[in-house]
Amino acid sequence: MVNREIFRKKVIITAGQIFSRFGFRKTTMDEIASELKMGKSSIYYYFESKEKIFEAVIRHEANTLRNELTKAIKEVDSPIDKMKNYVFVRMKSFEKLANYYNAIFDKNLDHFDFIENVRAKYDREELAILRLLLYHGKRKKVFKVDNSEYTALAIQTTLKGLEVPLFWKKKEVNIEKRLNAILDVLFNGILIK
Amino acid sequence: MVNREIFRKKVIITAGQIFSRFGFRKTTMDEIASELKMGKSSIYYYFESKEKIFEAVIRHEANTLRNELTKAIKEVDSPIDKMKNYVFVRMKSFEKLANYYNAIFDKNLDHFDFIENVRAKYDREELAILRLLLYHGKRKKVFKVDNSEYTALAIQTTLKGLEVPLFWKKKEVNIEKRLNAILDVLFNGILIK
DNA sequence: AATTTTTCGAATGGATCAGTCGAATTTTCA
DNA sequence: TGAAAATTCGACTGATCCATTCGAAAAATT
Repeated sequence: MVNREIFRKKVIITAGQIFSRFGFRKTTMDEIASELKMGKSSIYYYFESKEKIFEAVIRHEANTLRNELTKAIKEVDSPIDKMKNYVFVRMKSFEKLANYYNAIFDKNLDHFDFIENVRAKYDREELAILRLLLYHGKRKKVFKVDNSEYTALAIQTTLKGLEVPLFWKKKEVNIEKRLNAILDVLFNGILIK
Repeated sequence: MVNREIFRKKVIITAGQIFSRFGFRKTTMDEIASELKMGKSSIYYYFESKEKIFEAVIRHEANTLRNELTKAIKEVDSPIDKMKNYVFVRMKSFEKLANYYNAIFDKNLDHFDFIENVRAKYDREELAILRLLLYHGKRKKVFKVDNSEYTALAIQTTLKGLEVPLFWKKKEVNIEKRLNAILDVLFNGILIK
């Protein structure tokens, strides 16, 4: 049937949201099922196991990001090139990550801690790139930013949306500075000229 | 001993971070312990139960927010009054929440689903306030915003930092619009004049 | 109405996890 | 110093949770 694929995709999307929020271990089949408004036994009609769902989710995510990458490349022509370029780098960097994943799937699948580490490392890298971008933009008088560290954090959270950067767990977050960074950006913008 | 209180506070802070990320049920004592770099049995020397820790965390959080509220009130005098005023409302609204919590603690403590509902409701309310603020600011030509819905979302995520708004689980997030909202704000600011 | 596809409720067995206990270790202070 | 008090911890347990199975009901297709 053709519906089968549609349903599988629905599961992948839904499960993906929950996995990305709680990780593999903390996500239960019941949660996925109830989000899909069905009994959990039904899911097993489409997927062999929880791990197989996870695998599908990662593959789907990797593909999505690859697509966004190529799309972003084609669009580097607006006056906000600089920022779009960041998106480019972001996606590029994620490609490497996707390869990690594939490598894992080709072997045995019991490395979720490892995956978490890779993701945390990726998040940290991403933040560094953003901060660097802002810092250089500031020196070259393209951007005006007060605190690039916190502005970078603000952008990263917002970009990621639901998916909170993993390594933030370790990071001490100063809400005062965070708020100031947002206010600054909100009311002044950061592009000069 | 005086160290006892210091240690209890350390537990409250650490546990608070994990609880706010994963909720009560999904947080394990082992996680809290390993984050504190100690065996979990040791924690029971300071706290009677997991629920008692949670209770302490909520009380602590409520107090912190109350303090931030009074602090914010005193600071309503900068040219960015409007935004600070939002912070006021935010805190005010959280006070109500804190009362809910207290009410729950005075009765039997097995209502975590209820708590989740209250928090989700609060998050939704908060977003509504923000959106309204932006919308009226736009009409009165105080702000220039393209998409107040998404700008509001952007601000909310960033403000909350680690703590992702609960009801977002239900919300479909369009990364394109989200990105545009940020870029718009970043490069143009939203305050007119 | 027979067959195939899809859903679901109930059951299970293994894993997980809050909390206990007694012993080991460290700290206090005489 | 060394006895008493404070603190940590490893090993255990019983209850709960959770992925997965199975067979039967329900829906869809022929």
